[in-house]
Amino acid sequence: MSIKTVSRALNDAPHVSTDARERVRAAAAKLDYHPNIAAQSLIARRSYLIGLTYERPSPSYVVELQNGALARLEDSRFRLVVLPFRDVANRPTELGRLLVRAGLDGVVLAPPACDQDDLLEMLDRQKLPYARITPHREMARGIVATIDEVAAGHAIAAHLLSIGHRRIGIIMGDPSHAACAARMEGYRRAFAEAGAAIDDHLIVTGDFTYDVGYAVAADLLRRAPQPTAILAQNDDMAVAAMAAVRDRGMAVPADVSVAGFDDSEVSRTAWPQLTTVRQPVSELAWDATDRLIAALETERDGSSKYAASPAPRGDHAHELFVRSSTAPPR
Amino acid sequence: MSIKTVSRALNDAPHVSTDARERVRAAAAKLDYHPNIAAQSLIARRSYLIGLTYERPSPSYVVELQNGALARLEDSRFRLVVLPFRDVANRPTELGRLLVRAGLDGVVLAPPACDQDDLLEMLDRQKLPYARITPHREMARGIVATIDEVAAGHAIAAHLLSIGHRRIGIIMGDPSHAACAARMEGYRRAFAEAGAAIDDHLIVTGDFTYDVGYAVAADLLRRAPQPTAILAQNDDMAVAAMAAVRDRGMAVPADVSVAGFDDSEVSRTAWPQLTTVRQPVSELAWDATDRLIAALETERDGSSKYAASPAPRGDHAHELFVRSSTAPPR
DNA sequence: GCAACGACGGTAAACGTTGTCATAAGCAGG
DNA sequence: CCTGCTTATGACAACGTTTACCGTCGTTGC
Repeated sequence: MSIKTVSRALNDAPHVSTDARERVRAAAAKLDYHPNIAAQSLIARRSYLIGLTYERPSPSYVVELQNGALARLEDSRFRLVVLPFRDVANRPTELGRLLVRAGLDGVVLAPPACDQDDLLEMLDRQKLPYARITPHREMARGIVATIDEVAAGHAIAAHLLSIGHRRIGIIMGDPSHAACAARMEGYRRAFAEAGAAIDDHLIVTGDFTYDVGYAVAADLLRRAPQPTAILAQNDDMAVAAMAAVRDRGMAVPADVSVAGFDDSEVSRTAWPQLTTVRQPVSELAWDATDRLIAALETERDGSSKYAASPAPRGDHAHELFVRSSTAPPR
Repeated sequence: MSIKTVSRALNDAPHVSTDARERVRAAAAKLDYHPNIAAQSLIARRSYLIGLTYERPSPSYVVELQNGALARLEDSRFRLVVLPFRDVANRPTELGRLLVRAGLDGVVLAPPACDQDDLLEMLDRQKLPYARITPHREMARGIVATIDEVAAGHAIAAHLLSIGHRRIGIIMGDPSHAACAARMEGYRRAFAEAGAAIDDHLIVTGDFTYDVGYAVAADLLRRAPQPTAILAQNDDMAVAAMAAVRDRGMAVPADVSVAGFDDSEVSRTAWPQLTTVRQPVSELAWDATDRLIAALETERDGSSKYAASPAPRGDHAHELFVRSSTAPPR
């Protein structure tokens, strides 16, 4: 049996009888032979590596992101390389270089990297395909999986307004994430529809982390008139806000209601459980990875000239979860 | 200039003048040329990929693990591939095959994979180097980074006993993790030193997750006499226990004290903050990765015959954090 | 009996880098 | 001038696959 026949058999290529294929399979298993991936990569000009980048998000966000991507990669020959970034905003080219040097076939960009023009520019130049998760600018660029964050922000704010809150404190996320503005825009629309106005005095800025969230929430609670509800732009800061409320001797939701954003795991392990709006991070990551791989496949199948048809934009639905951290003001 | 000179220049090899090296560097930067990693891998018989495996742990544990490994890999040419497992205990060989087929240079095994004899056996056979994080069996096998979990278990139990608790409920983790028995042994010793005995009636078994932790904690609280304190084998289950206590209308720590294990992020974002014992997961992962890479380097440097000196066992210290979730019984 | 086709062997080339080898130029010290 | 060292050069093999081309054999259909 020639070496090519073996190669064909293991790669499900035609021109091999099922009998021969079986024998090859059996022999490979017995000798536990595995084709050398480096050699395959060399000839296929494919590393079979997909990168996943993110920057200092909450643990549950990272894990959901990874799980989504990994779920898609399971049973494929692609492997997932994690590449956390620090400070994408200030050194996009350095990080672009890192991505290119990692020898990836493609990369999934979570916020805020997905909105860094310089980075995208560099990836385009290097012909490194990318998929973007919940970007907020240049929505037509590359593969995009997203939710309508304006609508999601609207949903959560509308909930607080509908149960009677008007003095609502807002904890913004890291301003370098374009998502912040989108969520805020959703809040604004909900206020407008309710015939209310946002009190700029009750807006503070965090960075999506618990610690900073706690500090700015405590600051917020010292202001007069005190808000009857707090709207945080992610769950970690919302949980921090609950702690700040209680540390001032008040109760959630009796004295102050708190709502978050993301429906991350912490929203369910918090007590009381957090009212929040779900961002289907796992599905988004799955979808982004799926379309990225699809793009790689068609690219390889030669028809690269007209395969660059605009990928359908992946819109996913948000979902409001009203739990125990919100109640009407007294 | 010949191609080898370029190769030498980029790899900091000798026999190249500094002048030539500079010119090569400059040209490479201008053309943004990057050596093909697949070709390098092929000839070096090195993929420059390190795997990290874990199984369904809490998000903060995963993230700490990854951060530790990634911190070590930064500025090295190695990249991190994540390979979460499901149900290692029941299909070790299948997962071993997955590791081998991923073409890794080495793999970091977190619990419970680090204690699967069949898996280790297979990795030995395939000559795939591995580092184990907090294993509990065959401690001499492979590279090991660990803490003394018996001592850590002792520390946290001794704290509860020292402030006066005697009726202490215990929430065990997933029995397939050997760590459970070690932590339990630490508890036992602390009880013995305090002249107390563990009430087997107050032991329940979870699986390290919040949901199951909540269920068994609720079960525990229905037993009479009710425990005055709960000792959970990780922080997620401890947080679940706090929720169960409050859902029965009682307060933490006024009515029931709760202590955890790990000092994971959730212990600090919980309210009240959790008394726990720190397991330095990041450092453990850093250390494991570091020694794994060191082993790979010496292996490559030819002297593989006598380089197999027993790596020093990496023992790290635990640390007790007494926070607000524990208080003397009333 | 002949053409078409599928299965398979042989041989060689290709992927992009590094290692080996022989060799030469430039420069110092004897 | 010879010797030894450093720097650089070209030719070539090697890593382990896949692919391309060419050819043989047996089977099937007409």
